[in-house]
Amino acid sequence: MKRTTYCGLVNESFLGQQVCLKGWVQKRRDLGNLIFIDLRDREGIVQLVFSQEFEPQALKIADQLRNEYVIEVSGIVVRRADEEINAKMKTGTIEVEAHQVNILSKAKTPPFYIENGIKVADDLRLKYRYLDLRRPEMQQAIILRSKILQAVHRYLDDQDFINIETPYLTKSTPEGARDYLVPSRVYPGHFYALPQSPQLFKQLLMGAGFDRYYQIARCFRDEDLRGDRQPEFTQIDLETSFLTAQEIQDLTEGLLKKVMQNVLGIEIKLPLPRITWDEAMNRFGSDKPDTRFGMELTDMAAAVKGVDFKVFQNVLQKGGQVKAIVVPNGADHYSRKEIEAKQDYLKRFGAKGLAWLKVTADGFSGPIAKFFKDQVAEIKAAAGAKVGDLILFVADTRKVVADALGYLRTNIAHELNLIDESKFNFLWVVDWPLFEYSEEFHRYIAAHHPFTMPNEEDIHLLDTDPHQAHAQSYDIVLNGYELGGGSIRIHRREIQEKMFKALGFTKERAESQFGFLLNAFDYGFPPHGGLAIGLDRFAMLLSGKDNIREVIAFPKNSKASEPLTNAPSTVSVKQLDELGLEVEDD
RNA sequence: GGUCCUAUGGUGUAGGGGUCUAUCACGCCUGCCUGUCACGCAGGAGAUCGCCGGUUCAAAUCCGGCUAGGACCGCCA
Repeated sequence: MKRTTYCGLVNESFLGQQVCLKGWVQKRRDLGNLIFIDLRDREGIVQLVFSQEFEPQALKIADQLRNEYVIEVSGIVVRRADEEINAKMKTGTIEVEAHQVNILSKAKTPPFYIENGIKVADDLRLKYRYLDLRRPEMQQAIILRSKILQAVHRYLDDQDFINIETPYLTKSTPEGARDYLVPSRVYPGHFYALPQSPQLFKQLLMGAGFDRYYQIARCFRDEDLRGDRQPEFTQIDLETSFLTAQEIQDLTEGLLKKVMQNVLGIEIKLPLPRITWDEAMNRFGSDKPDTRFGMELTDMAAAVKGVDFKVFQNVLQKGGQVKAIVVPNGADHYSRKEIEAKQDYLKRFGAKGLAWLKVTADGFSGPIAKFFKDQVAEIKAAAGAKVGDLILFVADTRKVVADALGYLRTNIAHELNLIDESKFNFLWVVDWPLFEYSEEFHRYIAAHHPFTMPNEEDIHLLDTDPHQAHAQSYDIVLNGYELGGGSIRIHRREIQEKMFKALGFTKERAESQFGFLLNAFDYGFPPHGGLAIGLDRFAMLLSGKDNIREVIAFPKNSKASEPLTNAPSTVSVKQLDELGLEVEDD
């Protein structure tokens, strides 16, 4: 029997026709000499009817069917009587009178029900991922991801980008994340590294004259996992020659617009909003602000100047900041105990305390309200607070204030449901610092990566005040997630060498690690730049999920293992021998 | 590397020293049922309470360790 159509696509245009369907038994409702089967495939569910009246033989087989059996069935599409219509089903006005049915595959009872919204431990879902992926919401998420890719391929092809693959077995580089290493059999003791990104290759492709490159590239980083981080993930990676940062951003906006149109049918307004990194940190306490709600950070230094509250005064004297966020109508939502719990949480960002005031009709309430009696109007005005609001203050260094209040801002917005989930707020964050200080290494490290071009007017700072320099880099942010980022790259040897020097590389080390890039710069290298978008995060956000596992067919669990195949696993001594490796016992 | 949380039939859970011979729902099995779609009705099976040790007359319950998982900090150019 050849399949006529998908279950979910049977509609009134098939009325009276014979169809052949193949799929999985979603549900059997056995009424004796009348049996209903919901049959499921990737497009949806349709109801089959088996009856003594029209085919006793088929009814007998239907009696044996159980959930998740794979069957093929042929029958006639008929309209349901009015009172039998199921308005909840896409195919609810019709059903298929089954005349012939074959069991293609029997099934054990699955460990969880194949339906949306199941409440099951993630590990069990991953162990039986092939069952989990049968669930309609998973199918939709994976299909949505595919649609994004389709739109990306079409758009970039239209824009004359060339799709080029770069190696997965490549060279370990010192900066950045921990590498996944692959031992070489041919050169014992030598290792390939899986790419953290195709960065250097795509730059070399610009040197090769391809002008516009893109790739759907798998990237590997051996760091701990988070809801939005997997050890292997996919980037929509692109690079162009001769374009300005603005032009690259324009191209990217066109790409995002196309994806939003094709995948969700949503029109986004271009150009996208754009703020500097400084502004993002000052207003939102984050380099990837969620702009779907307010509660911005306000500087309270001036307003609390005369307040006899030592904590604030000490911080201000030391050159620190006193900033606040206002929780609208927050006074009733948070008890003293709850606020103190948040204060405890903030310790992990280095915050020593969380000062708070509830705005009442006659001033402030709360344990420190007494210090602020004389500045009620001033503080209310500065914070933009009204009666019933809760004002939360953090006084500390700039970084601690931003981290702590930035966290509180999003945490509270989620708790109080202040976020319009239907919004897709794209935002460029531009003009990043070129370097950030690493406590671990006691030196400056690249904020983006070591190949990022400084602002022209900051190039001289590389020799004198590197931490003052800003970069020609840009991140695209969506709803508080770093969706992607890119930069104009360095394409001249002397600037790249200055950069390596500022990063604390010796000339020899720069030469041995990145000599091939520096050499390439000597042979006529075009100015270039590009960007990479995290496909997994993009798909996660467009499908309304809160973990990228939900849009990856076979992800790792939060301990970086994969319960389905049990990777990683030990290997035989023979395999290790061939690689010249030995595993130490603990 | 660190902090916190969780572990009870197939699944999700209740139970926080004796009443547990372990609750409920879904699922599963058998029978009945011709208009169900959360089908219904009647009956049934299914759990060494994650593992090891300790406290106690007595441990699913308290304590310690381990294992597995989850969230977060660090880490993620």
